[in-house]
Amino acid sequence: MVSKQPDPHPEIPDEIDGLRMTKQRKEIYHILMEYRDHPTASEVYMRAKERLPSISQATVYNCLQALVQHQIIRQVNFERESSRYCPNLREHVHFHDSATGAIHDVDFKPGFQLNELLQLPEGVQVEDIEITLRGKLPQSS
Amino acid sequence: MVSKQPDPHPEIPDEIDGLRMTKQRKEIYHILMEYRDHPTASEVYMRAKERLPSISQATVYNCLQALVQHQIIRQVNFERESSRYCPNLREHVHFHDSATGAIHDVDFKPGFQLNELLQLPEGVQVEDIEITLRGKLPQSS
DNA sequence: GTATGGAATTGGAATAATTCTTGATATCGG
DNA sequence: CCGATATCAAGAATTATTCCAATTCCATAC
Ligand SMILES: [Mn+2]
Ligand SMILES: [Mn+2]
Ligand SMILES: [Zn+2]
Ligand SMILES: [Zn+2]
Repeated sequence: MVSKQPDPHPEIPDEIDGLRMTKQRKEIYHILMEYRDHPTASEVYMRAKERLPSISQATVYNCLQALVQHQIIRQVNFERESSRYCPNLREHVHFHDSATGAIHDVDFKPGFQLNELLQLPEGVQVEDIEITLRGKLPQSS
Repeated sequence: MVSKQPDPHPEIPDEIDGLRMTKQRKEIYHILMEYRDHPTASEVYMRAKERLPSISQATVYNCLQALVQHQIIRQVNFERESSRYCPNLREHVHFHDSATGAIHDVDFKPGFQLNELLQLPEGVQVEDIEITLRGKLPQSS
């Protein structure tokens, strides 16, 4: 007779946007929210194993994909590297610090318009924008 | 006693930016310049085999990489798809037509400034920008 | 023209991220 | 509790790309 363990992440609802938030999905979502450092799937896997030692890589990929498809997190790609995952749902840009490898979120200024920047042909419907920057931060950021 | 074949691509110099332009590199560069449709490595391979039947996939990858490293062409990545290759060296943006899958180059407006658009911290040095759009063109483009 | 050393090419094996398959578990509604 | 359905786990499979070793090419020197 084993009593049910308390939910380790009570702040995460049991369902988001129609997606049942299982123990594994909650843990993975929590991991992304904790540091927001854009980890790869295998970094998520290593962190998840600490609380859920029996979790598998396949489950990490499954969960990340489910969260992405339900627009609870975003998948971020840079060049040909492993995908990274980001829980920031605001429209934003990714800045890769070429010195440290860290990835930082950068917001748009309010009221930005893409056609102020680009010579877009008349009538195009832009459904998605992805902007990535690479560069250096001023020292000791 | 075989007389040397005429160069099929005399418009391409025998050396660009310190890179010796071999038969294979010329052919691949020519393929990219011909339609500028951002082919993948295996699309380039299929086209290259018509003129150079003995070329290998490894050579196509080698040549593309050499051309990219010498900044003669650019490598373009979209999500997790195969890399595509682009001979347009102007600073530009890639628009993916979600109806046809075609990729179009879009130029910046003259005098654009990224910090008019983004809340970048003071003193960052942006070394590289990559912008990808996905959307629909007005019908019959 | 021929020799030679380095660069380039080739074909196949290796790699690595991700996806697929299949069977076991867990959860939900009744 | 029972059956239906969703999820998870483990390992195999896939696919784009890179690596490796052997051959071929080519520019220059003789
Ligand atoms: Mn928590
Ligand atoms: Mn030509
Ligand atoms: Zn982000
Ligand atoms: Zn382009």
